[in-house]
Amino acid sequence: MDARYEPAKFEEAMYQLWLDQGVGRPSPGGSRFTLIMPPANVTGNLHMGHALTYPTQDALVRFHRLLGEEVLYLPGTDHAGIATQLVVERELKKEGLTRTGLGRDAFLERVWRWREHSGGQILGQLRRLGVLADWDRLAFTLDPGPSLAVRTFFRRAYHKGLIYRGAYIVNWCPRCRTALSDLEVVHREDKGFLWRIAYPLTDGEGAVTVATTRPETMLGDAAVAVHPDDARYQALAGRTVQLPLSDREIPVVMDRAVEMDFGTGAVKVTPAHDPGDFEIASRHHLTGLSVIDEDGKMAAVPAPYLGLSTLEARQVVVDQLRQIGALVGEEPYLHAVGHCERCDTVIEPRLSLQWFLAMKPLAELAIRAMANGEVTLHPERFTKVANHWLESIHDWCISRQLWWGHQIPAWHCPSCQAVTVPEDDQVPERCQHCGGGELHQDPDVLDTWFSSALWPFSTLGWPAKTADLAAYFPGSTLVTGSDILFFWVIRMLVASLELTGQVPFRQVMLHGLVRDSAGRKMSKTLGNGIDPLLMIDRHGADALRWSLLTGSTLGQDVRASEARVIEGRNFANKIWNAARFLSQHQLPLEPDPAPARRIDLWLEDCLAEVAASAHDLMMAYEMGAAAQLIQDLFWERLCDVYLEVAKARLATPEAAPVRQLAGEALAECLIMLHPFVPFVTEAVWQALPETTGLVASARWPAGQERHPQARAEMDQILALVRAIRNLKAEAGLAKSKSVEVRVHPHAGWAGLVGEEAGLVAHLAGCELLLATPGEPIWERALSARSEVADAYLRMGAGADQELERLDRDLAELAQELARVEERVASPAFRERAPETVVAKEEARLAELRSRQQRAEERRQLLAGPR
RNA sequence: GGGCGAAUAGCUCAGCGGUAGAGCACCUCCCUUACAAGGAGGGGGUCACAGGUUCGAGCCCUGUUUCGCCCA
Repeated sequence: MDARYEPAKFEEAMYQLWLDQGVGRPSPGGSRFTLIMPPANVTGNLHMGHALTYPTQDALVRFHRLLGEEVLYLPGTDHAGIATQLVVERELKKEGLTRTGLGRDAFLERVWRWREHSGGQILGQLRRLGVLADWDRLAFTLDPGPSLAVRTFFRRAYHKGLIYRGAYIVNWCPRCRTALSDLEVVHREDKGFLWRIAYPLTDGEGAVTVATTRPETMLGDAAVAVHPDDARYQALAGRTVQLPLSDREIPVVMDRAVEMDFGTGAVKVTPAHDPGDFEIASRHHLTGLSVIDEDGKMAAVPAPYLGLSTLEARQVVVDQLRQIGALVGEEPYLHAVGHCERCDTVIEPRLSLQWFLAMKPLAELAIRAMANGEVTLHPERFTKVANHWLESIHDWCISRQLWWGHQIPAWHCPSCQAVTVPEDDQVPERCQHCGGGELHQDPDVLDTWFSSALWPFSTLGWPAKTADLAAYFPGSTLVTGSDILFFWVIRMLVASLELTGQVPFRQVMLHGLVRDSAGRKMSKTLGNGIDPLLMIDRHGADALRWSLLTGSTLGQDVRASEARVIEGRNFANKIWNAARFLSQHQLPLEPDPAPARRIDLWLEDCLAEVAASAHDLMMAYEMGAAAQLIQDLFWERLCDVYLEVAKARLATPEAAPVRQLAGEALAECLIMLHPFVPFVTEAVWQALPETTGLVASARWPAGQERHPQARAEMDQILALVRAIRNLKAEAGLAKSKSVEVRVHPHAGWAGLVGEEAGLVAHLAGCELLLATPGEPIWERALSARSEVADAYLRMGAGADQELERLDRDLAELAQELARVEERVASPAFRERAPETVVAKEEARLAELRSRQQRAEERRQLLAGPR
């Protein structure tokens, strides 16, 4: 083995080894564990978010493989409607072509060709992260199976009345030229103005002043609305106003949706361009004019405004209002403006004909499933977030004015205008309503998330009753970021409950976001992103994985930095070198080597304890805590204690059993670390002579060999070692310099200290002199105490250093004693605290007192009475 | 306007009723035959603030402040 850990030398080979051995495929065994991979966007490129979510899944999956379960980790990609269409349109533009110029079929052919060549490169990048899924089952949202599932869902929901088509206000992105769902709109506070405009009453008696942030839409006004309880406007009931800049006369309506304390308490009502106004207008049977087209330009308006953008029109309208004296106020105003999640264009609420999925009845299914515990979220607090959203849910606009995606399986009849949605998966020949034969399929496609919602079962063959579906559905756990709880998790939940009657998975593990070292969201514009592939090149995939998987607790955001990745690399290097040490001390294996020294039992106990605790933490999705336990076991106890001691023992007749236990302990650590750092653990496993097969297909340690007494005694001995090392450091002696240290065991501990004297001497780097009972202590010496013994180191000159040390010790003791004495003396404490706690405090008090007494005696010996 | 999260060592984060923890950074010492990407030792915290519950409170309750997110 090389002296240095160089991941680039073995990562690819290790991954190939797993593929060759079929580790990623489910191998029939005990219970089943199914995890469906969130489909990766085919246009995507690996970013730190991926580097958190996929390795988190992979670690969980690897852990379950180590438990001997039949694990299915099913990978996939999604077609990412808008994103992919934009990418290909951009390519076409370079060639001077346009989507509409090409026509739908030729365009789609281009997109498929693009996908074959450049799409899905993210899958190769996931492999570099060590993500090991069942690649033979790789699914794509536009594959025949998932596509049939989408059409089936659409048809069933349509015929059940859950899917309907209608003209409603939707979020329209003028740049993407499509409708979006509420979730795809991000609201941001933008600087604007609040304008006050006088609308004169038609009967000539004054005017109503309305407040608005969007004066340009007044060209489409249908009414002015005030709150029915607003004392200021009681006289307006039933009257009409003259719409400025227009010859139209519009009514004043009373509606409870109006906020009395917004602006003047009177608002203009523009039903075609504001969702709230749309509601008001429909309650009062008013129809509005649509004045903004699909490009976000003014349309169906008089000449001065026609064709202007909304912003340009706003300026013109305000200027004209000012000229005619209708503008009575203008003040800066902060208001929430919707932006397209994908391209950041300002969203135009627009009345248009779209398809919707009724969510209320579906939401109830999800609420019930969570209440019943059929599905649980981790951390649990997200249940509240999910419920809150489900309780105030709106219908989902599922149609998109795109070509790339699942075209809606509905056909329009030009003769009777009716819609035909066949019951089966056939292209209808005749209109179901008038029998007309000239049908046109709806040109729109479905929201990409509509197909993602079916992913847990469409990938397994649903609606067909396949063997996979029977075996692997419902899934075990879903792992994803908390940011797509609404987008995806809940939608899968409702779709699954509606279509299969079952939850899609039992548990959901939600992690946070990856942020930069200053806690900011990583973004291209800020330029604060870290390229995960660069981190892998520099420090290895394991280092990156370790830094993200152990960086925080579940559900909290993770701050990423190269420094953290380097910590991971250092850890991987430590693993590498521990293995290198053992590989340099190869010994023939013996049939029954069991070494039985205290330190051997101690190590076995540590291993057993950590195997059990880390297992439980992993099951509770506390990966960071599990990793920390295992790291501490490996580094602090196996490397810094056991292997250090082994260096001496390997030169004795004990060598064989010591070497064997060290090897077993390292192997167990490798297994437990494997989910986090799969590459280095596998490479090391392959390099060690005693391990066979793959660590990826090994079994989690059983953890049954507990030795509580040896464990406790050894921990006491190690405390003594630390005391002596501290003594040497204070005396300014290098760790490597061997000096005489005399140890006086405390009552009852002489046997233990005597037995472990050699070990203490080796670990502490000293020549250990064991004092006999009653033997006087060295006067001119530095002292250190531990539970089992006091240790003394001869001083060159003066007792000052030791006195200083004793005084410091005594001051601390006095403080501590005061606290404990007060507590133990308190009747309330004795009465109310549990007996065990009282006993513990009393024992502590006794110990502190004896320590104090010894220190005082020692002080007097050195300095005479105070 | 509602809701959620965070506030603990210089930094990043654990801990969530019974003696304040880790990693990094810092200081001292050591190139000891696996590892200087290492080893040994050390300093450093009125656990945001104010009340309350409790024998006992980073931990539970109630407010307040600051930051971040979600929904409307």
